[in-house]
Amino acid sequence: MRIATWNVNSVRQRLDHVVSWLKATAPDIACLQEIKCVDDAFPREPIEALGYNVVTHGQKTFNGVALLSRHPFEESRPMLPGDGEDAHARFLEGVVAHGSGVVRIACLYLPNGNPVGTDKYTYKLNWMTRLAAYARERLKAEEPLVLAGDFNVIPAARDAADPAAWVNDALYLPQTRERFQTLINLGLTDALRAATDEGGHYTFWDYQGGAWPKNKGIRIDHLLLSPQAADRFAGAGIDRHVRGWEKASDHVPVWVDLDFAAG
DNA sequence: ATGACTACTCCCAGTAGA
Repeated sequence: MRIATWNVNSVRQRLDHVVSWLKATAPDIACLQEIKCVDDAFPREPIEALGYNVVTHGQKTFNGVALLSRHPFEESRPMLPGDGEDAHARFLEGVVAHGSGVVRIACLYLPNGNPVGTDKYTYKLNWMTRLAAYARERLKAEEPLVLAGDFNVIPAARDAADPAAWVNDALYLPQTRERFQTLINLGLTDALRAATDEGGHYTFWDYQGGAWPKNKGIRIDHLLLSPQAADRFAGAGIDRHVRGWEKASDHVPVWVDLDFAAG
């Protein structure tokens, strides 16, 4: 079973790319972020026509997340618990059956947090604390769980082409990385890091300053696996070439393969 | 000389992203 995540930076602007990518890579489950539209405006039909079930949690103009699955959703629920005042559409979880059980997927769009020193950074840190509480609770079920999305976190220096450029940025400050490490310490596995220890694997290249042709990228899109998902790990990768498509998103898809038939 | 950003919105200059 392939599970993928992709910040599409407007699903309506990127629909052709989404359809091409789904046809080419055929993920079983895809998590989309920054759909930038309300639920009624999501282009469901062309995606359903490829055999996907679709659930969305959108909002006007900004944010918005969606889950696509070849298998029906047994359940789905929007909103990260822990703050009734948080109106941003940044979280959507779904449960999907596979051959021998279920897998729970949380599609998330973690706040950027810039500029540092404003309430935006406080919101990011609080959101990460809430995410850890959510994960801690879900891990008690001892089931396959995948937290997938745009975390807006550069986990380590090897995850940036120019780490010095990010030292004062909300994506890389020590407090940000510490909270990401808290998730790992709960027992979650960074799927890309289960595949390779190398640096130079990026998922985002800014539109500005020729970041893509210069390969000045960062790795900020992640899939975190519970132990029961990590036990089924069969590979992970980044669909890097998608960044070179005309009018591309600034992010590219990241995926993990889980073999639920093994063992 | 410089690899000059993109998408959204009460439609267009301001905001957000990272």
